[in-house]
Amino acid sequence: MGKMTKSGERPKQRQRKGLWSPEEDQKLKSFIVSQGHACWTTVPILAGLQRNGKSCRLRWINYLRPGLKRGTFSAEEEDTILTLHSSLGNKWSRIAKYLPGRTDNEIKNYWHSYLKKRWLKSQPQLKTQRSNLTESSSSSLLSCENRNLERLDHVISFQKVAEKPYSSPSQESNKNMMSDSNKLPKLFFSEWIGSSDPYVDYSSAFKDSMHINQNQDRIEDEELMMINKSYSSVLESDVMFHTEFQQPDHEYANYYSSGEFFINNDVNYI
DNA sequence: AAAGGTTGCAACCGCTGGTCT
DNA sequence: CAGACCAGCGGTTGCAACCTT
Repeated sequence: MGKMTKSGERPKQRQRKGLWSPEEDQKLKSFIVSQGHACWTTVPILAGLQRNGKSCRLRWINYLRPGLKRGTFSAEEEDTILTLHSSLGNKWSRIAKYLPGRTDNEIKNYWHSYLKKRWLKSQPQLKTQRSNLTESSSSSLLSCENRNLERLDHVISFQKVAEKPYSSPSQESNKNMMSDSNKLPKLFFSEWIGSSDPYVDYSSAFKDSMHINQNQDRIEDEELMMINKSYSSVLESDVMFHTEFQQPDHEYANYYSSGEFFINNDVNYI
């Protein structure tokens, strides 16, 4: 039989790679809008594209999908990413769930190209490691070192995650958190409010969330607790990047907890 | 003006986990 | 239960645009 490779491509047909042309975009978009995408491997065949299913899926999710925000990240989005990254590490798809209209790829790129540098500046202990690394090198090696720093950065962010009690949190901390609920950002509903799927039916998503499997439920709760914990530390630490976004911490907290955070991320789902 | 370096972003690659047969 | 297939994820690469010397 015409065996497919693991990545779902059919080896016989020569497949295009690289940047997408406007014609390809149009083909893919109109196909998915009219037919949907039950199976990504068949999409390029049925849509008349010489791409593999994976490529089509990525193009749709990261670029063609309706409801996507383009352009620069707001200060609020930046802080959200920083907060979530400190809790979740490089879980870009999870972080993306809390930023409606942004894709995991976009967030990941933004982190690597911009936010990470700001984050590094705010970490004194990292600074010393950075200078130790760079002192002994010529400028031609800087970009190579930056790659190393990226790795160091990843290790540290994963260490941070590992250091957090990811296993079942104590009832004590749970109680404390609940008693202090006025400080909490409204992240608890964001999983379904902020779903990146433009076709998601929120009412049914909410209903589904009631029947969510117990284990998954527990993990989500723990994740949210971690996020909330680290969110509090952001407010306390005062080292985060409020130089451009000069708002007092309590206003900032109100902004998060009022729900405006999500409203302001005006997403136009169809 | 040109060459070399840097940055930002789109896309690819390979791995993992879930589902189906 | 095992293997095949598939979607999704995170890491990495390639390249065009921009910047610096």
